[in-house]
Amino acid sequence: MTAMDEGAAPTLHDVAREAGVSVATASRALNGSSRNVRAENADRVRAAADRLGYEPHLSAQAIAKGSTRTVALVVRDVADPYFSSIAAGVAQAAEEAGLIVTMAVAGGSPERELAIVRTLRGQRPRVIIVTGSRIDGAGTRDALVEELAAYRTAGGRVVLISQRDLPFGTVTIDNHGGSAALARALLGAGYRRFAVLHAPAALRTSRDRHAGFLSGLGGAGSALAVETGFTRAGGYEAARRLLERGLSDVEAVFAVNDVMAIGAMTAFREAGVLPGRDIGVAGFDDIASTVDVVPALTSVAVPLREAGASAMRLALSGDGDGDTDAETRLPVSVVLRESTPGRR
Amino acid sequence: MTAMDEGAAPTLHDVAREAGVSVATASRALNGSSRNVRAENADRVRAAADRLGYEPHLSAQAIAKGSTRTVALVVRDVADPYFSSIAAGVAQAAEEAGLIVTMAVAGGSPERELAIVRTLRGQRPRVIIVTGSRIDGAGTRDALVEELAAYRTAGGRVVLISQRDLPFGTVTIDNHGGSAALARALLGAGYRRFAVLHAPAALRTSRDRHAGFLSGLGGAGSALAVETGFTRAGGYEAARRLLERGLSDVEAVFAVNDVMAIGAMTAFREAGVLPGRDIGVAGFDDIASTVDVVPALTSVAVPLREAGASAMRLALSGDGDGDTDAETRLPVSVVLRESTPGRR
DNA sequence: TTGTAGGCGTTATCAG
DNA sequence: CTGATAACGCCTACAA
Repeated sequence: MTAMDEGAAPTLHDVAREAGVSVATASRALNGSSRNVRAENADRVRAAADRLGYEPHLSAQAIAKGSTRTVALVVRDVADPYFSSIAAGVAQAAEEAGLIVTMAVAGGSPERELAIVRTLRGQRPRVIIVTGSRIDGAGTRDALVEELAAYRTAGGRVVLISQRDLPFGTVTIDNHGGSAALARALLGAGYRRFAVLHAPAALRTSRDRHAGFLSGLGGAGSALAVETGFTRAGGYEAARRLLERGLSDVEAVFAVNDVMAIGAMTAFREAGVLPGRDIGVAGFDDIASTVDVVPALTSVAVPLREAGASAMRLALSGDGDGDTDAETRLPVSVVLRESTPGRR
Repeated sequence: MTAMDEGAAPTLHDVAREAGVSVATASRALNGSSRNVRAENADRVRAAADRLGYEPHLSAQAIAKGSTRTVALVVRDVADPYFSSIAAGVAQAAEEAGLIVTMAVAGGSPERELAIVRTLRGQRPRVIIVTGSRIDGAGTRDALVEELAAYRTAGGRVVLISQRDLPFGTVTIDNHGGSAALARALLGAGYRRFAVLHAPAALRTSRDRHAGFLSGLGGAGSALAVETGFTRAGGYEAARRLLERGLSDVEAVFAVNDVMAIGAMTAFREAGVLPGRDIGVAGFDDIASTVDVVPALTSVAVPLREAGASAMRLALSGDGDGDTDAETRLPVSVVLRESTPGRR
């Protein structure tokens, strides 16, 4: 009758006793630099551990070693393909580095995001990755920076994914440049009069993409701005408003992200306005469904998975003082598809 | 010059010293049953904690209290909308219960899944939720059961999401019934000759859905089986094979999940075979994109988010001995859309 | 109400 | 190579 039957997980003590060695030896045999323990004893210990179904208590290890093997990830919404792709990249890179990822969902509220980062600090993760656009004007910015800075001076690594506006390592997506390139490509395809479906300007990502598009247009085209939510529902709703208003003066719609664009396409279609034929539609992010939607959606490709992996790399590559505010810029590229066949 | 500047996170000792009280008092003021500490001291401590940017070391707490506030989630692929929806549900429910969720990606390999569960045990989470279909014939089944059982006797809670074939609490999806209902609905719409795009039979979910569909058909229809992968790429590829073979004798295609169905639709469309008009297409899961794809995809709705939330509820509702092999059955419902307009 | 001391499961140091 | 033993950061009787 071992300790297991008592309803408690077996500890290193149990294993040591079972193997007839000291805890120290057991510890060394299972985790420590395995070379310094007699082969026979090592086998004994491993066998005992096996028999008991022993798994080292990670929290205990963390506290003894003074460090964890955890990376904390903060996303706005896991169900959104944008974030889940990034999460997949983080998970894979973490796995390769032998790290465990803990995930928290902020749900678009800066306050919750702040609270999350705060409690995350309690985990003493090696790395904290925060993905999702900063929101201007939220009173939480300074508090967030402070929290993250404290974490970093305590030896943690911080990496942000989106745009570079906090003094930490960042994986940036060229929102401005990508949108500008898209605008030029659409001009090249013959479009001149646009509507831009964007989220409130406080959302940096939306603002940058919007601004980039306008700058890409230069003086060569016009752009009607329609503000809405940063989600599929937002895109749908904005398109409906556009329809009510009348589309006579718009040839193409640029939604600042793909899910919005896809929502808009559905709204247009329902109203009998065929995307691609009656109106051009373009998005941003190049999520997987762009090619399964009809017509296939023109977009700006962002290597989302890679963004997650890059963030991990950036975090792990620090030179030790945790003060690397390095930046990894992700390449973006315009992908023209049937949703913007070009005019004439 | 406090300890923070040394590059280490402040500890309760630091806070206590700063506040001029003992660690015990500081502990009580910050975490313990706050009532038994003089208000003035409590304020002092909180102020000190604040000043120092103190966050309790969760690992230390875990080891001292003998339990964590963590729930571990195992998924096959976060980027897959099926899993990310479930993950979103889990995250939300966990958040409401004040729990932290750690996520591991198994990538469809039973070996990796087993390894993950093993190391997850080391975290001593309160709950382990494993989602994703069981794979028959993998030699890992017994080992997985053993691992999970050991975890449970040590006080952990186990919940599976998918089908009930391991002796643990389970949130089940009525794959068989849902597919049968779908088959009947399609028969009702006038379809008789089907092709079923399914994954290898070792994958329980696929097999159940396939079998359910056949049973729903009864003798009233025929079904050509096409085996492929359980992913969008699999659906695409299977559809291409179907096209090469000739579609003259199939009126509708049932893919055992939506991403496969969507891949198939794209393949058909590329070949000039219009889904909905030239061939019916149906899927299973009712992921978000079913309504954004053209034609909208007929599917079997599964409350995915709810599945995640239910799993948390089931885990937390145990009566204490962790031996509740309860089952929560999720309702499924057929949703007919334009991809199966009906014949004639 | 407060402080002292012991313990949680591991690792690391330091003698044997 | 091995075994005591002291940390690690926190909680919690127990005593004051």
